[in-house]
Amino acid sequence: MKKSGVITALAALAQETRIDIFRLLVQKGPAGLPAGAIGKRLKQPSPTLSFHLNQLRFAGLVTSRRVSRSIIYAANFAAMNDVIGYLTENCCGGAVCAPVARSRKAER
Amino acid sequence: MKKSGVITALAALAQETRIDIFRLLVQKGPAGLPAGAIGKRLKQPSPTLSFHLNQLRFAGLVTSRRVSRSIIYAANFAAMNDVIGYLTENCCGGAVCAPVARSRKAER
DNA sequence: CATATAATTCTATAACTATGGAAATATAAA
DNA sequence: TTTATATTTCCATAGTTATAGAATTATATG
Repeated sequence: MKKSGVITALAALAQETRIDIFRLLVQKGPAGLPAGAIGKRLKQPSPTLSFHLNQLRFAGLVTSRRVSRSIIYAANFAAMNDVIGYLTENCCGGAVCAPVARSRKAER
Repeated sequence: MKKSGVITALAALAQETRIDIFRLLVQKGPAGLPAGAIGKRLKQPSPTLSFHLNQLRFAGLVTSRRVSRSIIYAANFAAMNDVIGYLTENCCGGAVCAPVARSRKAER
């Protein structure tokens, strides 16, 4: 994965509403969720939501497909994996983020 | 690690000059590099560099210590590890970014 | 075709981020 | 204590991002 793509993906995730959207879609798996359901769940007005979904899509982190009147968004797991792979290889000393040992567990 | 801290770290890395600074510091390891050397290497005027170093420090991704007239910056590997841990746990289906299998290798 | 629903695009505005020159601060050495 | 070096802070400006109402587009149904 190219550096510019990683930067775009990090920028997409570096925003409260968007990381919430992405985590929700990760939970939902490949089935995804229609835009309206996402907005309802995260209490966002439709133009705001549409803006954020576009950012995520532009970054390649989500896919979208129309099903009747709804547009279903789903997380692109492969893209996220690439981002994590890049960070691990380039922004850490390798697989375990050398030279410091594996740290405490993730909180909420 | 809390979500807000992850967002701050992602925002810090989602910028060309800053990801370059961070990668350089990762290469240098715990010994780090003085601000001036970073600026020379990345061809950035000192106020611009100082601004970016501050962002990285605020995000907890780098540490700084004065040594004589220089200020030495170093990557905080533990912090980066936490960020990667959060992304793996919350923005992927788990350790291998389920439900899609491990993908192609990282490019440059 | 009229109407309802789902989502987007348009647009204005507010807020935030990046850039870099000039000035200030900290430390060291002559 | 004057001068040089390393870095930061101050400030103005330009550029980018987020928000949400109003209008528009796409699809389905009576």
